Amino acid sequence: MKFTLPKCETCGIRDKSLFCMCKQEEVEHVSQMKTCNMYRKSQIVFHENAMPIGLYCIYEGSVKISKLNSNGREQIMRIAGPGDFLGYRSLIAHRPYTDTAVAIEDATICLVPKSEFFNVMQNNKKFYEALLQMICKDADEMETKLGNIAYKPVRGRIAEALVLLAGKNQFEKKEDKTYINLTREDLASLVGTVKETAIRTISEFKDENLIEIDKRRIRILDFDKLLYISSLYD
Amino acid sequence: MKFTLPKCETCGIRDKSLFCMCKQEEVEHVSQMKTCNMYRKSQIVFHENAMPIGLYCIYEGSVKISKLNSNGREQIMRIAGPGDFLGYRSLIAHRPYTDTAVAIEDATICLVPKSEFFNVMQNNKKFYEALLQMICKDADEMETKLGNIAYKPVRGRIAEALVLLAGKNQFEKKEDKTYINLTREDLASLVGTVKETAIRTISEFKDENLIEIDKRRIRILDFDKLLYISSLYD
DNA sequence: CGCTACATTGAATCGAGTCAACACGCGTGG
DNA sequence: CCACGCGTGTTGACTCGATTCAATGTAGCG
Repeated sequence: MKFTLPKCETCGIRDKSLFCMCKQEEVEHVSQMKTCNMYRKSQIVFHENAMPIGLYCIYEGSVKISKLNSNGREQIMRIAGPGDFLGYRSLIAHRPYTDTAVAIEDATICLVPKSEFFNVMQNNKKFYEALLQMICKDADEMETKLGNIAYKPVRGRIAEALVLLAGKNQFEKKEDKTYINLTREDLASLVGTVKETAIRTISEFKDENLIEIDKRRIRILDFDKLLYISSLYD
Repeated sequence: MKFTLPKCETCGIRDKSLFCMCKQEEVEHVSQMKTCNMYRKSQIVFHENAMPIGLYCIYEGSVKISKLNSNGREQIMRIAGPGDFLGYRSLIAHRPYTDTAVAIEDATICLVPKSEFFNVMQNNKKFYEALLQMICKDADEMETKLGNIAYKPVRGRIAEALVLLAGKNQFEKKEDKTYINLTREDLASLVGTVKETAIRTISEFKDENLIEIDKRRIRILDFDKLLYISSLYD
């Protein structure tokens, strides 16, 4: 696997990440200290119960963060893309990961050593605050998701997931069109249902011309209508 | 409503709250600045979308934190009791509350002004860190709850809720016995189901001698069995 | 005493999960 | 170049847990 090691200084998605709070010299230092890895599709980035050794920052590709329950069922918490941090909560709390992170597309992910991360955190007040805010936002999002899963029927949850996924632009693009590139199984786990039900709902949406499907990948045609379906149960 | 204004210096549940990280002089200052209010059952402490004006800290009684969706359905996020903080995430993020807090028993709740809270936060590193950890823990708990609601059947979710509620000791005690004092409706909202289903499940548990019921209040008889039922689907 | 809020029970209905069969595309190895 | 297998996607039929609707019971309070 040959590729140019991405440098934080010139990283195009840095201003989308928390490191946009950092001064030039900090960024350079982080860049020196960090390592970088490529992950193939379905390769594990980190595993539930493992101790964090640093902060993962996605450069390219997408990752699913999920929990496995004893019935072998997977609950996907979120899909992370370029610029997103992984596992920072566990890192900050000095605790083992509560989730597993797996690449769902080939991905390039940088790893900032724990000590370097804490350095920045201690020395850069703005960064610290932004981090705090991010965690608050995380928790809020999770709360919303919690309310959804409890009361929205599958149709509404899938509509919402599609809108959110398309909005975040986490997947590779093709001729300027955003395609959602998740297996039906992963989409199902993300909204808390099973593959078959997810497939049926997607077929419905296709029949209603809300989405189109190109080689399994989903593209949204009618954003507003999906948003409406999603909000029916808010 | 006459009562002695509780002082932080002598507050019995302070060491259960985050203020246990504070030095004596800090505590005294907070105590001077704070106000205190009594809330009757079903009275609103703060409302979704309102801007936080300070940090609420429960002295006595219990409070439900919930979201209302447009169908009029309520999703209870958590039940808070003595020593618990309310709405700190919104306060920290300088954003409107995302939930509504309502007293479910008569409650005494102190309010630390925003500026004073931020003072402590800025000046006491330990407090800041503990706060960060608390928010991380919150988010983790929410993640767990998310996984649960998606995959555990109602029976398991109710069993779990009962165990957690009893464990937290948030309700008034009676002859040293912990009774859970929630309406069936609230219990239902807490686990994401409807009143009738919650009632049926509770009846089952009663028939199986796992709990007893005294004037609508629930007391756990067989902790382990409930824990087992809850874990069946983890 | 009667009102109101909360609790309970039964019957009907429906959304979603399960099970099973089959289709499709892709890569590997003969 | 084709055959095979494997992972993924699709569809139908059946089942069941949970919600809904409706009726009735019970406790507490003014």
